[in-house]
Amino acid sequence: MIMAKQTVVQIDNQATEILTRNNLSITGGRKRILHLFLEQAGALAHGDIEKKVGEKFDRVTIYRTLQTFVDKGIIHTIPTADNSIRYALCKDECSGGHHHDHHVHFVCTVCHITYCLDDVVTPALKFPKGYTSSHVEVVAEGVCRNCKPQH
Amino acid sequence: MIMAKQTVVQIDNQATEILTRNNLSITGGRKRILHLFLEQAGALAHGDIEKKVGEKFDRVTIYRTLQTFVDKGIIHTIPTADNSIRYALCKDECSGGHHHDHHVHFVCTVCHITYCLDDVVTPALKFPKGYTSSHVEVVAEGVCRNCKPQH
DNA sequence: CTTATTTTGCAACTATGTTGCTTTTTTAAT
DNA sequence: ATTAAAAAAGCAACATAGTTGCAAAATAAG
Repeated sequence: MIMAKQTVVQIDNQATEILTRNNLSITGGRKRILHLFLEQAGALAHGDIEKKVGEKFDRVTIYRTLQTFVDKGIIHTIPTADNSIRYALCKDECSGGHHHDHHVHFVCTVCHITYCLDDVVTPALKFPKGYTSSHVEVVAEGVCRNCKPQH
Repeated sequence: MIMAKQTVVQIDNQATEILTRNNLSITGGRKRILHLFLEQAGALAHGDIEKKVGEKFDRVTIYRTLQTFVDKGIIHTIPTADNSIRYALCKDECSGGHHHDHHVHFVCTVCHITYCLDDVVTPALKFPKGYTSSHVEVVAEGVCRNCKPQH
């Protein structure tokens, strides 16, 4: 899927639009953090965000902003086995207010970027008698498109 | 699967056997922690273990013991979205030295116990062009057998 | 039983996450 | 545009989680 890189203005408009649509005040911090998610494909951990925004914002503000975004369904969390919650933007289908994110997540072992594979749907599973599942998370580990050895 | 509850002695023998098989010194701490895993079905987070063993062992010892067990393939980690690494015993098939754990994990939203569903195999997935996956983790959320509303 | 090796405990430290309260910014109404 | 009410950000203090180096204790091997 090749698409023209968005201009800063476009990203900014998109950030504002997301905040407006979710009845959130438009603030520098929220726009800054949304920019980070809009500018790149991967998921971000709290620590990544803290590093990227530099000293500009208080740690507490970042925590609260991420929590707000999760509550509003703007971003979703991705389970990891390394004790760092990762967050990724919900795609348009999700952002109505409630989450869907029935897609698979992919962690590249080379570049350590976490991708949302929106086209890979989590498969249906048959559970043992007595277990009722309401939600299934799938995290795949491997080598991503960009880190694939060239031939 | 109904099986007779193991006696304390049996569990203790089993713990010793696991340590011996993995060339680990037999110490009180390691046996104590192995007991916790052998005595019950669910996965344990570091915090759970710290609470259960009481003041008997240093926090650092617990961290190091868990790390040792993971390295030896005695236990494996389970990804979560709530920033707490959970550990579960590897079943016999896994414990040779390298991990398999191709099974699904199940987190009960009522009792918050994490189960290894050893009989539910992680399904094969078709990834987008360029992505090569080496390992897939599946975590299901729902209501477990014990918490299921009775009829 | 003694020695070499491994493990544990301790102390100090870093990182991560939370809460209450004050100040600042944003919004919305004049 | 000004201003009052509401929301967000910053600050400080705290709580929890995880790491590292080193000394003391326990274990394994001879």
